[in-house]
Amino acid sequence: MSVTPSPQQNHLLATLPREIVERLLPHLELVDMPLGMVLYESGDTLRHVYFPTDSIVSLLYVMESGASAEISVVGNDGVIGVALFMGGESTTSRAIVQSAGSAYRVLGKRFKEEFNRHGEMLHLMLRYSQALITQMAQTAVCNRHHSIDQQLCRWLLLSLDRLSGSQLAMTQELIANMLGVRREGVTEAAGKLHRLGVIDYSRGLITVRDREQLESLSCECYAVVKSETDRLLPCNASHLTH
Amino acid sequence: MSVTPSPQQNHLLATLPREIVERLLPHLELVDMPLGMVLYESGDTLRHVYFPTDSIVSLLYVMESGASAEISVVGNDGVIGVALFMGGESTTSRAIVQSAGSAYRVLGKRFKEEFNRHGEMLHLMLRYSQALITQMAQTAVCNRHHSIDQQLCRWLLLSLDRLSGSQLAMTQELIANMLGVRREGVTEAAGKLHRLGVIDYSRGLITVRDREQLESLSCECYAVVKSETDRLLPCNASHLTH
DNA sequence: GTCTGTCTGTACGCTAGCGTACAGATAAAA
DNA sequence: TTTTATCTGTACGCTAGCGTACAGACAGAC
Repeated sequence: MSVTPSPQQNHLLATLPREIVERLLPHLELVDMPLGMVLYESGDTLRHVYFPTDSIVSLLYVMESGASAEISVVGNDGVIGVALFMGGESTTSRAIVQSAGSAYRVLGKRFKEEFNRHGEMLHLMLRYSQALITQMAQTAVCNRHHSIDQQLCRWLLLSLDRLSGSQLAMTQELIANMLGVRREGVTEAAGKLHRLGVIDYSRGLITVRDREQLESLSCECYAVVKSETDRLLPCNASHLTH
Repeated sequence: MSVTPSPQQNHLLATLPREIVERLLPHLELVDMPLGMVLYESGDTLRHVYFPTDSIVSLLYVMESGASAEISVVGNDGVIGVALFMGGESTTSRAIVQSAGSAYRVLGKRFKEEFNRHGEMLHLMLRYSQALITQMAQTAVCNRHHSIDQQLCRWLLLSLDRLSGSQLAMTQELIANMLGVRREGVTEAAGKLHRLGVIDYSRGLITVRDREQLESLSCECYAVVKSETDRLLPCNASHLTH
């Protein structure tokens, strides 16, 4: 619990050439990421780029009505703040901590210097961005065509891949916000998974008992995102699959 | 009809500094883009980057079941093939011509040389990519929360912005494929718009009569994408709004 | 003109998911 | 221990959109 996370726990940082990491290191600031923390709000100018070590962050769009929908998930496989190096400096979505933990952050300005200076840095970040794009695209598809049951499976798997162990500390209410569905819908779907022996849960703690079955119950979307991410960022593959 | 389109009709090409365009020019190849033409299939290694002048291309995900969903739309405001400079070389989606016309294309290899050599090129392409990301994100949101009626409005507006005039040559069947809904659903939604005097249509030709009302009937998604695109690529704004 | 294929309109039962309402269960606070 | 707040379960009517089926309308080919 009190062990200081290493920057290397983040797969992108772990992949960067030693030279770049070493110059970045003194500027990396370890930050605590409590559940619900908002890294940036829609329209905010981004100040930092975040590299989660053991936390998960959701990119969430919040509608005028207050309803929400998750656009994508970022954990130790990626970085929050691509808008900084993409040049937009802000996004239309909110970044909110979905699973507590830690992250390292760097001032955007500092980061962009490295980004512009080093081809390797640039290419790694761009490939990650493409993985992110794939995830967004698949979210759109999934929202259109798949049942809540399937989407829940996909979502659990995506979250699981970004944590160690097989436990998720999440209320059904929170999951519902992410999926953009009713809380009751999640209760029902989770109930089914429970009856099938796939998961256990109690008051905000979900334990995956049968990951294999979870994958088979999920729609193709999870596999698509997973295999494309592995292709684009092979450094992640080994960590994620076990 | 027989007037050769100019590369400058594409807003990205028009925005690039003279120096870069001039070096690119001899490698730009004008290609005809008939309706339904597939620029690349899911998983294909991209060979070219396409700059539409007066055509529209959809990025479409096709599911195992054969059902489909549009991820985003690209017209003279953008470029098809961001995966090339993002480094992935392929995508999980298909690029298909949704409205016939022309485009200029460049060999990916050639394009990447410019991309890597010139900061301005790089930054413009990255900002465009962010605009594309915004569109994808909003597609996900829209798919989750909005009615077919609203989505049709959004879709018509997005297409309209990428063409001159107020006519779209599209069958309801095609639109249904893009939105990922039944053809009958589109018929019904289009019927409502017709009764309201917003559009006319007959056998694959849609004429927008009251764009203002169309905007007011659309969900917020259109406005979000539009304003974010204008912010990221101000060069487009004047052309689109006029 | 006739034929044929494509496009559009309509109808009808079905289901997933919504909105709403409320009740039981569990953990934390008092 | 009791209270309180938070989570989870269940129920019920409602609607949007689906799957399916078929009929009319129009355009181009012959």
